[in-house]
Amino acid sequence: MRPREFDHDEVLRIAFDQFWRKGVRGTSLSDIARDAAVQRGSLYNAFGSKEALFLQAYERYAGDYLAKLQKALGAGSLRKRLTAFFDLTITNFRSGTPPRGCPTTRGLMELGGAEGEGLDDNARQAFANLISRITALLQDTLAAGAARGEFDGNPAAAALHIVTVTRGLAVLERAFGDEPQLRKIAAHTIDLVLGRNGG
Amino acid sequence: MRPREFDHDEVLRIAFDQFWRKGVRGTSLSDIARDAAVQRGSLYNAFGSKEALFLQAYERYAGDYLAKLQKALGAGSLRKRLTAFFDLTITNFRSGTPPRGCPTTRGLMELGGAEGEGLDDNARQAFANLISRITALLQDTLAAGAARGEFDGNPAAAALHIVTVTRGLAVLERAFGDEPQLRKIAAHTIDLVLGRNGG
DNA sequence: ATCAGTTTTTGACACGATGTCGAGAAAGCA
DNA sequence: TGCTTTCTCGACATCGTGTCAAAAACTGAT
Repeated sequence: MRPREFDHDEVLRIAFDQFWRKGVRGTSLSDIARDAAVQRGSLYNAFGSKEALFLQAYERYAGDYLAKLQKALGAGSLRKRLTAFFDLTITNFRSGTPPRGCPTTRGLMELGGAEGEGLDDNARQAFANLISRITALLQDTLAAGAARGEFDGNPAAAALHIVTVTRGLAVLERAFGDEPQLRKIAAHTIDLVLGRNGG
Repeated sequence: MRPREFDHDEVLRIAFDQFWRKGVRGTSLSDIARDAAVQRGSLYNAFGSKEALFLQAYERYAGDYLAKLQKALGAGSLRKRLTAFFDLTITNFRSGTPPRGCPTTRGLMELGGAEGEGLDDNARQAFANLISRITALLQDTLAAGAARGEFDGNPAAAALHIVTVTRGLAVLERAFGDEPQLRKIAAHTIDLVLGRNGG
């Protein structure tokens, strides 16, 4: 069979960059084809449809992001880990020029709810994953370090609260673009969840 | 001069309903024209463009919503007011069949960030307005009822936190569609901000 | 080396959406 | 009744998605 003339992964990377910067609906396959130096028809042949291309590009991004997340949540005191988590989140939203915001949140609001329920599953999965990781983190802290008083709340409720705040940050980033404000909210959230003296 | 053959306000109402249900990019002017029994060209003549139509329809909605907001924030203990505020917010997200989500958040993520910075100003305005109203509410409570211990935090930071959570709720609503979960997060947020015994 | 089979590439096509334009219709006013 | 203004309506240009068929390029077997 005839071999493909372009790098599958490279195209996903280029496509996701465009989707991230301009949104899914704001990016045409012609844009991607031009940027990737590939014929538009070849994109349909290789990926199926615009939404399918976005989903594959998103999965690629999500894999990369997961590694960073592991690192952020993996070491130090609970407060340090949560701080690193919020820092990773905000830094990700503010990356690029101009800042690109949160691709998961944007994709979810752009695609979900119309007819094509495309990103719903991926976003749901990503959020659920985040929630259970943080729940586990809080549970471990609660079990292992109760004496130290790092955290004494409800792990599941607190984790849900934290993830909700990160989603709110994604929205406020688009509205205000005020990074110091986002970081203040993050710090305040950590204080609320841990208690101002906790950690 | 010849009078217009359709009800300007009625068309805005119909248009916003479609935008809310299907998103801005997911709604065509042909859809609206059909629903409103108006020629597509007349819409362009009367409103200028699709985005301009959306913005005018949004302003109309925002005016309606403001009245409900006043009512929710206007009476009772601080805890009652915040509860009413979250309740209004969530009920609004969950209105319609299927639930339509938050039009401000969705519009912001859909329009803002590409080229047309259309809803940015409106959303920014709406959020900023919300933040200052709640800040004032908390300040008043702090000043008037400090002895009762309803609230003893930083009003601005707490208000920002609360609004951030409502934006996060808008996102989680799209991802999970789990209304009880949203209400739990809201209750938990009030507890965190007021202290579990406050109010 | 040639040839059949398979997959990719490529350009043409159909369709729908946005936005513009001009001609015609209709209301109000002198 | 006739004039003017505004609206309505259909045609058009442009762009985006998605489909299809034919051509091109590689593989492997004869």
